[in-house]
Amino acid sequence: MADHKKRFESIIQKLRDNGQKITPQRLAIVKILAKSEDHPSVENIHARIKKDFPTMSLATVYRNILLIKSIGEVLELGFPDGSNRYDGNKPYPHPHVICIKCKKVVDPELDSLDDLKNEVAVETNFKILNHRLDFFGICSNCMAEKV
Amino acid sequence: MADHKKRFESIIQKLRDNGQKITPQRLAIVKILAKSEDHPSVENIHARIKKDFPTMSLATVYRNILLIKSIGEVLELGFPDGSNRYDGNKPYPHPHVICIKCKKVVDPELDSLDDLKNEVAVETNFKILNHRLDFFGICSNCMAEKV
DNA sequence: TATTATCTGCGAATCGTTATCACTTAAGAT
DNA sequence: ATCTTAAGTGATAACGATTCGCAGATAATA
Repeated sequence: MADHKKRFESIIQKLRDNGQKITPQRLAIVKILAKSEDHPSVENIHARIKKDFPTMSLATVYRNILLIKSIGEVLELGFPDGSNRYDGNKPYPHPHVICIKCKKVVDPELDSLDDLKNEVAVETNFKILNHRLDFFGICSNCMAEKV
Repeated sequence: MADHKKRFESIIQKLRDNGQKITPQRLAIVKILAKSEDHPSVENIHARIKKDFPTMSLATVYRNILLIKSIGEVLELGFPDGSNRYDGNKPYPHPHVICIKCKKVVDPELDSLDDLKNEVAVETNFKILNHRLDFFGICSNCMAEKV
């Protein structure tokens, strides 16, 4: 998809505008964030890069994700068990459906979420700034192969 | 509220039925879980009990919450930054509204969530088992006292 | 090419949580 | 009432994901 290339360049440009240096390590990390649809983990990103960049440090991956998060260009899906995943394509809050067996993460289309948000704001008198909605279940693949 | 007493006795009974011993430490922890409306943290529970039970160990609080979680009588609200909170009154999934300033956690009433769940199940072909919905924002109190 | 602020890699530090282990105790049996 | 013993407790060590600190490297600008 050409969208991924645009996304990649858009993130890099934003980093440049912010006065950050564009290092090979940073390029590699942004490339994976922009191009992957599978919500990779830090470990996963590190492993992928290490194949053709053996000196890549895990700390560098963490540092760069922190940076990219701070400019709002990646969405962190933090789970309490530490299995955090990252979405560099849609860095804004959106619902996720997670398979508890194969850990696949899918983005469903849900229109009615905005209504819900307004409903909550009215009822609680909060100024709602952000949200997080996850559904946990079993995907059709894992359902099929139940032994 | 008398509901809290019922809730307390219901949890204790379930523990008895499961063959667990009813220790003073366990009683104290269940009492707080059943009676508090404010979604306390482990540290908070430990601190409250330590006042009149100075030898209470933090490990005991963790162990008991793990146990009570395993019998489905407390809902864990895990946050990736480690600030986990517990709800012993409504141990089933339900939405939360969290103030990012004072960390208050409120339970809103939302009817339309079930529709959303069905919508997702149809669209993604997942068997949905569980969910988590958090809204983050600023409560009316914190809004008022913005300096 | 020189300068310098930023970045990287490595390993140590951190922090919430869990595991270990010797000692205690709740609860059923005698 | 006392005995027995599996389960529970407290103190502390271990753990694992993430962050920090520092010395050396390197992009970016002049």
